[in-house]
Amino acid sequence: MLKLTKTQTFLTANHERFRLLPLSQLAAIADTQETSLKSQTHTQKPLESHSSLHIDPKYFVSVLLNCKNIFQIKQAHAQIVANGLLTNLFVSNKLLYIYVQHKAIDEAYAFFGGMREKDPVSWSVMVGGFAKDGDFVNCFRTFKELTRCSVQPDNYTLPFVLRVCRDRMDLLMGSLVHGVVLKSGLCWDHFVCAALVDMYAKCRVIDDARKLFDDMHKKDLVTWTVMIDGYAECGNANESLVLFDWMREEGIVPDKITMVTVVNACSKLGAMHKARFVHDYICSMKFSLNVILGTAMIDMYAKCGSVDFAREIFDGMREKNVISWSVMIAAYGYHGQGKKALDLFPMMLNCGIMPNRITFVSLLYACSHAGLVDEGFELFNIMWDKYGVKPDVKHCTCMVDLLGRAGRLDEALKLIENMTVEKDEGLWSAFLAACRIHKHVELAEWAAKSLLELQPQNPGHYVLLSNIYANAGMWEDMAKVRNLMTKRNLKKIPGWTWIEVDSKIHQFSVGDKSHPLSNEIYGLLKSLIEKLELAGYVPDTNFVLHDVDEEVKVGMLYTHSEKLAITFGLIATPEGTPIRITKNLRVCGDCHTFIKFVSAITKRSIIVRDSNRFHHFIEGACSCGDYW
DNA sequence: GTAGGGTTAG
Repeated sequence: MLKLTKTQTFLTANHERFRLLPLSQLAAIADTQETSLKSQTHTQKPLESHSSLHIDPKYFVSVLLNCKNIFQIKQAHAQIVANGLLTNLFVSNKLLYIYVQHKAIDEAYAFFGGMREKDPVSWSVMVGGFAKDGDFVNCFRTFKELTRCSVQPDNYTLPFVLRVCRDRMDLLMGSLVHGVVLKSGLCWDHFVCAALVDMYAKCRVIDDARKLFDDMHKKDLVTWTVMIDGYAECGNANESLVLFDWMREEGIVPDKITMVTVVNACSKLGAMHKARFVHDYICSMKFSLNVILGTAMIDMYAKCGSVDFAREIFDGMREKNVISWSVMIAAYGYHGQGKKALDLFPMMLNCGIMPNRITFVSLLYACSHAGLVDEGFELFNIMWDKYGVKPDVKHCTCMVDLLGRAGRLDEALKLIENMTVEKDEGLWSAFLAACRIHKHVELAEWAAKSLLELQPQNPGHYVLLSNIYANAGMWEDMAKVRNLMTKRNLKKIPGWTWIEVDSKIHQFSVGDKSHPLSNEIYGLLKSLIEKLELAGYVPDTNFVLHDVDEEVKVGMLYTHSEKLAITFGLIATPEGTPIRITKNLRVCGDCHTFIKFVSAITKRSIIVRDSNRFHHFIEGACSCGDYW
């Protein structure tokens, strides 16, 4: 609270001494347009005398709204005190809000603490201030204090608190706040409801989010948007697009933000027809491409398999920032076009854009997938000295991957041993994958041990280690790993593959017979495999990890989801067009070999996307190399 | 005094 002293200075709540400026000067600083009130200050006696002159509170509010920095806010604050307007809740709430808007949270909190009277607005401005500042501790504390003071949380306060729960993925706290929402009777408020849906969706409790969403009588655009985004985040991008269609059928017109989430869903799905449709829709709605929507679209086309379309969008963007450049670099990277990724780097610097840590991850990743060892090393060596980006565990992972793929396991090992940053599961996985490629069982065991310590519940790690033992013919060790998995009640994550034909997504899992064309698919697959075997394809049963007989195993191997999807692609898509499939997990070695043979025999080019990397198969060769 | 959006790493 400000206090007037004899020397006409003010002691602020933060114990700073602040000299009072004449009100006329304050008006000039704040550049207020409220001239009627400004003229009042000129015509009347100077206000420095702090007479009991009546000033309209609206005048101070307009001054506050025009403040451009903390200095001006404090001047206005001092004048408010001097003119005895602190008791006016409208004025003091506005002052609090202006402090928060200028991110002066400490000043805001100090002022808030001194407020003699607080109404729900004061509380929500403060709670919102902490929420926007990312200060969850004070946000929750203030919220608790509010409930203790018997103040009813309102439709402003609750979304702020829910936002913090969402950002922290704090489902427990989110559920507690949901309880408060139910008590408050605000569960049908748009803002509260959208925040609840968003919180549950981002906490990955998508069914609860959907239930709330379905129960809403009238859903506004924001609620549709958070639900669409929620599905994409939870790995069900198909449902995002279903919702988008439904939303438009309901007559809701999307805006740019909604389109960003829809574009994002297309990226996750890797569905080119959908991508084209969404792009056409964006054009038809005459949405100009801002940097966020443009960047999302680069990513969408790249992840739908067309790095060239991505580049077209990129080239057409008027404004590009470091994210746009990084996305384009990453796109070339996972399409195996390392040189093009590297070419973008000097262009980016020429445009005055400074690279960040993700730019370097993308560059190093591009190097490792194109075998550009020297170029990768050079970037890794200069990133800190020249660009001030300190190599972290992700950059080291790229380097381990780069060296590992190139067969330089000893150097990768040295890098791991000399690392000062904490090692994570990604790093060990990269090293383990390299050990598998180069059949180094001993080092693989060492990496796997660290990996299993870090993530004992991830079945993927057990599968990888088991495959390494299998490849080395170490059946007893393989059995041990499999037993360990059983003991720990871990099951292999189900793999599924999807293919888009005529704007429809067809999804397959191993041995899947649910597709209407199942008979045709299995018939063609059988004859295809016979042909492939004549051409030299030998199924590798090491890639099936099931406790079943060898014969059954071969059967399962023949019906891998990738094989079913590709066979369906051969039936359902015209000759001469590429077959694009997407898999949720990595394509296993056996399928990789299978696809090579299919592309050789059928002369169809096949583009496979798995975990965001692309394998382009043309006439029996894979552009991303034979190992992955 | 309120809500929703873009990148990377096996």
